[in-house]
Amino acid sequence: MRKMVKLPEMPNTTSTSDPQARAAPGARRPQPRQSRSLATIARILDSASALLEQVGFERLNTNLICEHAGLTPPALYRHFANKYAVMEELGRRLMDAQDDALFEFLKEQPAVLLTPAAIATLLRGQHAMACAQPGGRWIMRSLHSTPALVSVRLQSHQRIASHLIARHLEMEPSAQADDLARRYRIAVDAGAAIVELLLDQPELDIDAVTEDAAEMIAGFLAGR
Amino acid sequence: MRKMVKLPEMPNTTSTSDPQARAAPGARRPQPRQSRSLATIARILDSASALLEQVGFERLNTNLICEHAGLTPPALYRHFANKYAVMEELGRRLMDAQDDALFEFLKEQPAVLLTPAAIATLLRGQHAMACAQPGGRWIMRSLHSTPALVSVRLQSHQRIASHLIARHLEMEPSAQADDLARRYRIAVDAGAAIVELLLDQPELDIDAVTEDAAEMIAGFLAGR
DNA sequence: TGTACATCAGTGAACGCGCGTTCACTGATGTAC
DNA sequence: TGTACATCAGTGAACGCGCGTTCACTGATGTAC
Repeated sequence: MRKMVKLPEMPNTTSTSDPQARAAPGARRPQPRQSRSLATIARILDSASALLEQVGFERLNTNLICEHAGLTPPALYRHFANKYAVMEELGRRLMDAQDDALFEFLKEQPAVLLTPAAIATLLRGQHAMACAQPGGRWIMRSLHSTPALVSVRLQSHQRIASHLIARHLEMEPSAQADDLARRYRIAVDAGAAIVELLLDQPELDIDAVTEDAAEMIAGFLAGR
Repeated sequence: MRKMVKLPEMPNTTSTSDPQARAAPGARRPQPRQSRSLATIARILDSASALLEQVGFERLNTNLICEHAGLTPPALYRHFANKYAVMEELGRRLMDAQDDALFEFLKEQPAVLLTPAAIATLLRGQHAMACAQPGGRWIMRSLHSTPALVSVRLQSHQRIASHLIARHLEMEPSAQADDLARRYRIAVDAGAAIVELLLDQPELDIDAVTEDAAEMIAGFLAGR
């Protein structure tokens, strides 16, 4: 459904039958053929991001994005099926960037059990990435409530948890896989909650909170 | 601003100057004077709740709520300033109910340090309440992303944390207040994240997850 | 304890505009020969 | 290496409808005497 098709434009009239499904399928249009497209897509995403920062999620709309990007609406609809697709791409890119940074960091960790200091560094890194992205707070929030984005967030958490489990089992093959799965998933969601807490309450002491939270998670993963 | 005023209807035209503020101020209209009103308000909230369960947040709208409640739109607008006010009331009631249940439970806990079993019971209780409310998952999600509701959620977390801190200081006056504040806040947000995880991923083993998470939180609160 | 009257609660009908989306078209790119 | 032509990318202009919201009104409640 997302593959490159020879059909002229791929009529997405099929989706109108179930309006609930509107946001979900075929987020992106067929592969762009000219390099101009990539610049346009980047401009759309950057504008959406900047506008989220400026006006928040409720007031974001396609016309506003186009105006800010110096484009006309049909240009947006050439690249994105609808406005949810724009948000989805934004959410996916943030999640992917965070995941990649995390995986990169994990490569440098020798021991199977992550130290509190390592986890604190990890949490601070995730927080810094969300802060660096304009409108990051709104993107994170949308990842909780917009149907198309909820699964993006859950997939990211699951991806991280799977990675941690695989890593653990590789280093300690005797471990109980399903206990591990549950515990790492809990750790990941708790960590994500702390990052979001810091985004929502900037008056909190970032270092103190990440260190305490890291202590909580590390202690938990070190086992009973 | 929310108090009972003698002015006939309180024109909310002031809010139109700043459209961002639209959702925030004066969620509820002036106090109802007839008992009929309470029944109507309940019907509106119940309908909204049921519709969230049926069609999700994106497709919820005032006309739909009115239709389901067997009312005409002006009846809704007599009691709620706008559609966000309906969601806000729904969110506030769920948060309040969860908070009250939690406080009630805490009264029965003699020791200053909560046992893992106690925290597990607590988490299961919070989860059960959200499940019992129709559309509870959507309400919880909106509490992350709808501007008017974000503060409702944060206030609830802060309220719980404050309660726990006060309780702790009462039982152990020598404790360091600001460390306590930070640690309880982390515990509350981690706990809430676990409850939301269970709502989002119903295939998870509720008992196992709550027990593990309770172990994590209890261990953390027991200190370094 | 009944009734007149002020006030409150809900109706019928519609408005208007914001916003997602599309149509028919022009201009830009890249590629085959 | 130049040019003709197919295809791709973006424009101008508008549409239409969903949805929040309101106006002028009628019917229901409660209370003062």
